[in-house]
Amino acid sequence: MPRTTIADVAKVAGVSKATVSRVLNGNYEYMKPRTRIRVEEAIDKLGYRPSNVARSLTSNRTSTVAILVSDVGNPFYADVIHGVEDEAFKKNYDVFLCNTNYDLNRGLAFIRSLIDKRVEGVMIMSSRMSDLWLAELNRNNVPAVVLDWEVKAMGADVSTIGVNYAIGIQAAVDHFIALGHQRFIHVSGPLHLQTARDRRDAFWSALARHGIPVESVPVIEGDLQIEGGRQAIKTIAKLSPQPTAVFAANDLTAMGIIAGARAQGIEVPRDLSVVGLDNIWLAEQADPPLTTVNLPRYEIGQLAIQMLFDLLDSSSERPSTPVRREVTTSLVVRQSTAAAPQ
Amino acid sequence: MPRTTIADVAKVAGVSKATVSRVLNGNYEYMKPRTRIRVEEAIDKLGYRPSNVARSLTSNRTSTVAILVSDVGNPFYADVIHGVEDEAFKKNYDVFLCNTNYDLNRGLAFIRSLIDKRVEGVMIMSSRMSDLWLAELNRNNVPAVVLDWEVKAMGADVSTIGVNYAIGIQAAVDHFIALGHQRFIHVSGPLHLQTARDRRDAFWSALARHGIPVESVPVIEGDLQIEGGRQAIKTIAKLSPQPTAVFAANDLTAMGIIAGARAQGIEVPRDLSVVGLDNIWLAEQADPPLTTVNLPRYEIGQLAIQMLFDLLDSSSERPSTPVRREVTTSLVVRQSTAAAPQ
DNA sequence: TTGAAAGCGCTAACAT
DNA sequence: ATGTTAGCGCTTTCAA
Repeated sequence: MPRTTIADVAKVAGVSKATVSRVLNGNYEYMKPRTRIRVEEAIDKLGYRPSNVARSLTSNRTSTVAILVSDVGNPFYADVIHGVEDEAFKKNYDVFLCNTNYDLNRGLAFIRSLIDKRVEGVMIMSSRMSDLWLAELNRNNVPAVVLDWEVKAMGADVSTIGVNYAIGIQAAVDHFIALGHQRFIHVSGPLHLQTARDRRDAFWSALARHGIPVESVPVIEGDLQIEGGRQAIKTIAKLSPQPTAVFAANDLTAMGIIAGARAQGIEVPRDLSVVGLDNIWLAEQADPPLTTVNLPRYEIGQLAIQMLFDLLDSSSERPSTPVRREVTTSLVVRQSTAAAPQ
Repeated sequence: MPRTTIADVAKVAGVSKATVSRVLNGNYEYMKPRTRIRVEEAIDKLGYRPSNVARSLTSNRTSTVAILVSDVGNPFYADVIHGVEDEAFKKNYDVFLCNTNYDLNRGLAFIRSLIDKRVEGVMIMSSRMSDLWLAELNRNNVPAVVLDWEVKAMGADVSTIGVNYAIGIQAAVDHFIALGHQRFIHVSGPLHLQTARDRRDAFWSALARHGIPVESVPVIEGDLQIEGGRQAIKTIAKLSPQPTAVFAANDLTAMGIIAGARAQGIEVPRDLSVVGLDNIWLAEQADPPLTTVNLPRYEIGQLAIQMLFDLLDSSSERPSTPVRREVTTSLVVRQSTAAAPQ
């Protein structure tokens, strides 16, 4: 049998559809209290739930947004999504989750589908993405917020979020220096990734501020996984003179370094200080607990959807106010760093 | 300016809306090729995208489903969601992700919102849930698939997925026995959780099959975290006689046990064999790589949405065919288990 | 204070 | 081979 509609409610309550619609939308200003009550009773009795698809058709609002990520499995995204979700829930929005699986075409297919479903806005956090996506959204007047992407201005409603690695990494280097370290090394991510280069460069700049020549700081390219750290430490162990401080591109790499070091008889932090980046939940549980540069993932999620909502608000009136914002990183000192060995 | 609609396309192509609709839906059977081309050109020219909200209104189909989880951050869900997503994408469905945050009311609010948006079906994987949710869905004829929940039959379109821990855990025990182990211990999850009790009981039963008296097998209650494992091993180390084989309720616990054991001078697997459960991605990278009972998370996701699609198909015709299916666990042997010490 | 009617963008009978 | 028309379930003037 068909769902119960506003007409059914109207009939049961003995009023017109318009009146039911009014109570649905809280426009009781001129309504006789009696009427309102009759309508509400009818609604309860029938267990009526208004159809948002019909509502959307007239109102042009769907209370729906979407987030595109490369891979939900990546813990980075899990926290971001959490932040998005919480904010969305407060505003009664629902969130489509789209996994691009690092596939540009798949992402575009999602974008098209989302446009067809008339989502009000999209957050793009996929590490691989394409300007085509933004062009498509733009053509359809769907605002977007993107993470870490240089947007060629196209008159689009596109706000961006940048991550300031410099601050947290500078703090890490200051911390190293304060502990008396002088010989450094970096285990990076795959250097074809922009973020890997950003992190490395930030490390170099931070060292330069302390007068440490960049040429004296070797970089070993890792894979952002534990295994990469394990491999890296083998190379490090052969270096002479031995570095006493290593900055890893992420926490997993740092954990691999620590595990591998132990296997080589190098003890962290006694013989070697290690700093990671991310502050994943595991960092705290590691042995020793990891000193690391915190990346505020949950906040990125919150910020993203808030910026999206701003775009939605403004796009109805003013031309639009795309914006660029930065989130900042910071150092979390735990026990994988200590005074430099003599 | 307003979006371009089917009427705009019709005007530009010089045909009626019906004709446009036909090409949109691929009903060209009786259509003059010329006409079709004109329409397609008009669509391209205008960059027209049909509104799925309007389509949904007539078709009563939204191509949208939802998944409720307690917490996206939990890696268990990440993989499940991945499985769901991939299948959904194939069928051109979009997926609403809802984080209940272990809050029953929040979950109910989501359910209501989803009903209003006319999602075609819902997957419930929240570890805390309520029959109210199902009742609400049922009243609105929205089919559901739930994980690990005894559904009081209510004539609803509710299929369920169960996890058969027994098989994998039995394999683990068989493996222990084959390696000559005789003294066992279990580090469980919090025993107020059903799954924690299920896993413990499965372990006991498996041992019983080998004639090992359950009374001889102590259980230490952990917290499913690394720290719980670390604590547990301290207790274990004081036991006499020392157990040689420990089954942990999950991989994190197992990793904590291994880390804690090392700190006590107990070496895994030489002195102690350890088996985890979950087969999280970290298990493989652990040191030593962890022998564990695999929980097929991705497959659970795939299965869930497939079962949901089945429900959608059948609910249009036959009364409906709710179903119960089981996924099975299996042992993955790595290097945290070895022959029992003499 | 409430109702009638038109319209949101599309689909599907029914005509032609 | 294509057009006309009547909804789908709701909101929103405009009247009364």
